[in-house]
Amino acid sequence: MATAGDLASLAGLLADETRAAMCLALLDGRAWTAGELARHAGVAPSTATEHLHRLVTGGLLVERRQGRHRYVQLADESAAQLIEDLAARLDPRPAPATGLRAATASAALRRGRTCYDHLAGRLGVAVTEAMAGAGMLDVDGGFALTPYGKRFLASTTGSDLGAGRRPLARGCLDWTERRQHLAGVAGARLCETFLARSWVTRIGSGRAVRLTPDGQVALRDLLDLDTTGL
Amino acid sequence: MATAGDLASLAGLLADETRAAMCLALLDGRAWTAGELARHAGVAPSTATEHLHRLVTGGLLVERRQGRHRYVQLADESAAQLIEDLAARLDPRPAPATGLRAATASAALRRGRTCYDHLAGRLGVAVTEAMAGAGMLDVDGGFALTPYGKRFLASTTGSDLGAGRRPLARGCLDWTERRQHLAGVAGARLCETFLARSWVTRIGSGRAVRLTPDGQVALRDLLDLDTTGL
DNA sequence: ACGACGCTTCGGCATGAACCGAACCCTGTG
DNA sequence: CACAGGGTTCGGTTCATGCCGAAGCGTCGT
Repeated sequence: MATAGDLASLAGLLADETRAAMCLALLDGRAWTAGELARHAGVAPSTATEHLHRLVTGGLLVERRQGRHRYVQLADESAAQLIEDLAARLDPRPAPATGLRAATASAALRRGRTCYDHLAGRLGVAVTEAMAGAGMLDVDGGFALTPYGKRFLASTTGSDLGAGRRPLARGCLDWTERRQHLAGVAGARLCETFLARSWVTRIGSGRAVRLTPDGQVALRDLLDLDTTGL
Repeated sequence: MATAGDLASLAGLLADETRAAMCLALLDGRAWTAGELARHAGVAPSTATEHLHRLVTGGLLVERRQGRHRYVQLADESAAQLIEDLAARLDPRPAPATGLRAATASAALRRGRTCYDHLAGRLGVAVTEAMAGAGMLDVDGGFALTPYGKRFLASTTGSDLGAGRRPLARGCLDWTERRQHLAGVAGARLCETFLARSWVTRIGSGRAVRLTPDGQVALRDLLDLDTTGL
């Protein structure tokens, strides 16, 4: 059967530890070079090339050659969502975190990070719940932006959320908090705005983010959200 | 990294054509015997045993021994959702359907079927869109049941939709229609009710369903939905 | 009690895939 | 113009896994 074969080859893209590690790294939504991914996954550059070739031809990644570098990135949000969905099904393992350096890094990740193109971690969950509490999100009956929520986002991000193929709002279950946070177009725009206004900044080169003092004030003003305990 | 390995082994469960075919067959939400699955996938019984063992220990399937039969079933809704999500990413292939018998079977499947535990196909999409049109579902801002929708479902199914871990309503994109239809607790209860009241009946032993005359009347009364063109 | 049947276990075979090192190509730099 | 450095190609090795058939173990029907 053709369909079963297609499904198998799609799943096969993620069915290797090295490729899985690469995809998890790419979940930060940014472009990595082939060499960075090779070092991250702990394999030789030649091996990384083969894996990236498979992932690109499989449609999960897109590449952009620039000078002598080859940048790869997740192809679209649905690719990111696929990986998130799979990861969400894994055991809620309590973060091994051996050593102080790893422990502080993982604590920063739990506090706040980007998940493809939206906010996740405790920060993402807190923002989502504040929006739900304010009547901007309906999380009881599913996961949808209310009319009030749409107006709020339009005025906060300064742009209208067009109706495209990508869902306006969806819940994304992240694996550290086991709670849903806002994803979809709304989540992406919100994250974009937070970064543009320096309400959050990236920590180093990873996917962890930190809330700035400006951001604390903004969240208090906009959503009546107290972020001191975060 | 441990997490990458876990992700890889989870994906590895579906990264084989035979196991993929089995899982796709199990998407009808019912229990199949090991032999049925072996014949369906075209492999020897001994081979099927190995695959089922992997799928069960991997947590994707649950088994129930009964006499000399071994029944297997998808473990829970999230397992079904995972497979649906993967399948939804595949190319929208225009149904090969060689031969008359296969053609009528696939036409019946497109018309109406169960997708794990809720209604899909044109029937599922039509019901979902009728509910959205009647203000029971918010599909613009995401996918959520409105208060009116909750009342409607409670009175139609005759039972309250308790708040559990499983989402009340979510959109499920099926691969024949490329449109969302109602899944989650609400979708399951609705499908259950439709079957119990004989508004739909299963065709043969597959996952295809047919709308009965009673069902046509009921859908017209409840949702003002005209199903003659289905 | 016997045979039929469904499933499982156990070799054994064959294919595929993951990996590396070495050689090579191309781009940017001193 | 040479050289360094990122990325790719290629050959070769090793290991995993998908498959079957034969034999064995239950359960069910006669």
